[in-house]
Amino acid sequence: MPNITLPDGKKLAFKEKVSGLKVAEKISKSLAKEALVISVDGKLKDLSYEIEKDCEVKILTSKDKDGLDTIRHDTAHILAMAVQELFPGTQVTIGPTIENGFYYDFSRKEPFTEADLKKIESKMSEIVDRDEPTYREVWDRDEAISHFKKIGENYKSEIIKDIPKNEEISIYFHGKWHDLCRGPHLSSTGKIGKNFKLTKVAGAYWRGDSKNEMLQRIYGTSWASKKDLDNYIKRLEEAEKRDHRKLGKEMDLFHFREESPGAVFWHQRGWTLFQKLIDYMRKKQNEAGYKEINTPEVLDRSLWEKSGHWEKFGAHMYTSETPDEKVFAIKPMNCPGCVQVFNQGLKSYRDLPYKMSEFGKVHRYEPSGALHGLLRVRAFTQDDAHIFCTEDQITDESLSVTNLILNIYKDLGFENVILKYSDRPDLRVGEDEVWDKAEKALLEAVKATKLEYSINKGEGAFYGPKIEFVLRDAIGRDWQCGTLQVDLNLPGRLGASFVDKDGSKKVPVMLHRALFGSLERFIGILIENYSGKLPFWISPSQIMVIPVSEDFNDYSVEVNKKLIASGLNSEVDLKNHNLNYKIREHSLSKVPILLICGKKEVDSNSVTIRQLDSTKQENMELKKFINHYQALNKAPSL
RNA sequence: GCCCUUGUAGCUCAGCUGGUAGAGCAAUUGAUUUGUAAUCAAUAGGUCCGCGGUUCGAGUCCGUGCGGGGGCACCA
Repeated sequence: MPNITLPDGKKLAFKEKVSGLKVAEKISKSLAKEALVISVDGKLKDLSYEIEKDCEVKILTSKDKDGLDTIRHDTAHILAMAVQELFPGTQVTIGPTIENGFYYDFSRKEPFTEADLKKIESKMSEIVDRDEPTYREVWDRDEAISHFKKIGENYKSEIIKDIPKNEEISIYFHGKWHDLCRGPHLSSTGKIGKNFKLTKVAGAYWRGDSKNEMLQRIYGTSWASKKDLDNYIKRLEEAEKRDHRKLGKEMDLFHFREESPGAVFWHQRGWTLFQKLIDYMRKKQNEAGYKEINTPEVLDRSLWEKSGHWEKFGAHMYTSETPDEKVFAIKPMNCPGCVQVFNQGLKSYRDLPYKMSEFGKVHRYEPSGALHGLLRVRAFTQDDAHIFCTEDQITDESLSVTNLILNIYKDLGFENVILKYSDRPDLRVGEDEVWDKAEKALLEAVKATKLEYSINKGEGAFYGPKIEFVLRDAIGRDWQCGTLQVDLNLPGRLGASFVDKDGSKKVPVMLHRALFGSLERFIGILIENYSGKLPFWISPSQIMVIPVSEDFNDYSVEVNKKLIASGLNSEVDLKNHNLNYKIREHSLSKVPILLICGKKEVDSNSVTIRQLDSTKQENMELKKFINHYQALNKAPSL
């Protein structure tokens, strides 16, 4: 005689056990129609689940995240069903839901093609039309294993072996087709609707381990309505339009080529952007008390052996043998070089915290499959810094780093930042006592920011805990950029020390920190965030001066000269094209300000301003224009 | 690194079942001198990613290497 409590606190009493669907019907007809699954005391169950005891029940529809997830999970099943109907002999493995969709991993000798996806999609629609009932059975473990083995589903039987002994082995049937699954599922194949689409095929390792065989993964997306599906597809298209590789070409910023995969060939405009970012950060860092240094790119093998990089990261390092048979490595990190600068001369406790910044170019031999435009490269410039301090200074220094980072992100248009804090991993160096202190100090700093943060247990570096800074861009994507790591290891390994108050030598703690991480990567993120339409102050091509006709070339050249002399990035377009043509061309390459110069302007010593994405025309005296835009030619916080 | 896919003019792309390449834009030249998102015409432009093979004949088929793309693994 179950008494059921609904989310609004209302109670329903039933004389005997009752299915989820019946409960929904009792509440309202329309709810029963929309109901997908139910939650019983927080656990998801099928609508057909029989409630026997007192409990809290929530009826879930496609408006609930769990409801939508169930639609996606069902779509994954129907994908598997369709694949097995079309391609007998294909083995199924796992098919979970993911953000915005689902995937299913298959084992089959022949590859799935894009054309196959279309075929599979139609088969899936057919299965939806068949509206086959879904039901659940609980099987005996050993029977289930031998059953799946017998029908050639070896992966499934392996999965069953790994299910904890106290859990039920539930099998879901959609018509005749069945699959091992935890559930829950919708009551029939017709319920999922047809708002799905298969998006791509890809390889994926069995159990995510590169030592295992590779399966074929089919990705798909599935939604509660056609409108939601269309919106999702539109969002994908929007992201594609923002692709920094495409925009980088259109805006003439950089290119890549075969001779050096994963290394950027910066064009004039791209390099201007790069330098502007560095100039800006240099100002901010100097203000914050950093001393900028620079260390060699190529360093003897012995240093990397001492620092531990040779052993731990050797596989990712570029090395080079000189004619006299010495082995050098191109630096994959700046820290050892920086410690050597610290080691010059005696340091006193009075010198601490000692903060050194370096725009260091590092090279890392990344696996070829990892490369991705500016976002993952083999040669990049870190906005790196190392802070040598005492254990007691960790919190204050971390806090000041965090403030600097947030301040800089804000200037560049990223106000939405979350933190990820990672503490000690199993494999680590250093005394637990010191770890206790370092973790506490760092976490204190995290809390002091009052920002949203997550704790990643055991994900810290082997040499110390860390914070990572994740920023959210204009279309809601998260990017991990800055990092702050406490290092309890390297200063000792490389013999760094300072003289303390009592005259004894002590090993300092070192903080590694990067604001953007990699300037290359950050520029990629910046381009995507703004769709290439960068804020005026950071734009590498701020102004294009355009004469209305040849007669006004001289005036336009004069204007351009004055703008450049005022520190603005200006160019003049004297090509033999008409005004419309030039406006189109420079608008497409995202120049923020077009200055039109014709008779009117010459006569009044003025310019007519046309801003990117606006058809408004504003005439302004040249002097006034220069003053106005000179004032805008710096970061908001400067 | 692994799986799939892809590589033709500066760019974007066409080229059916094998018969030594084509468009638009860009470039160059000429005409036009333009007032807010593509003026007109002519010309030039290619080891069809590299290497090997099959074939009378390969951009096209096969093998292999390199690069790009989508994932997986990796990301100190």
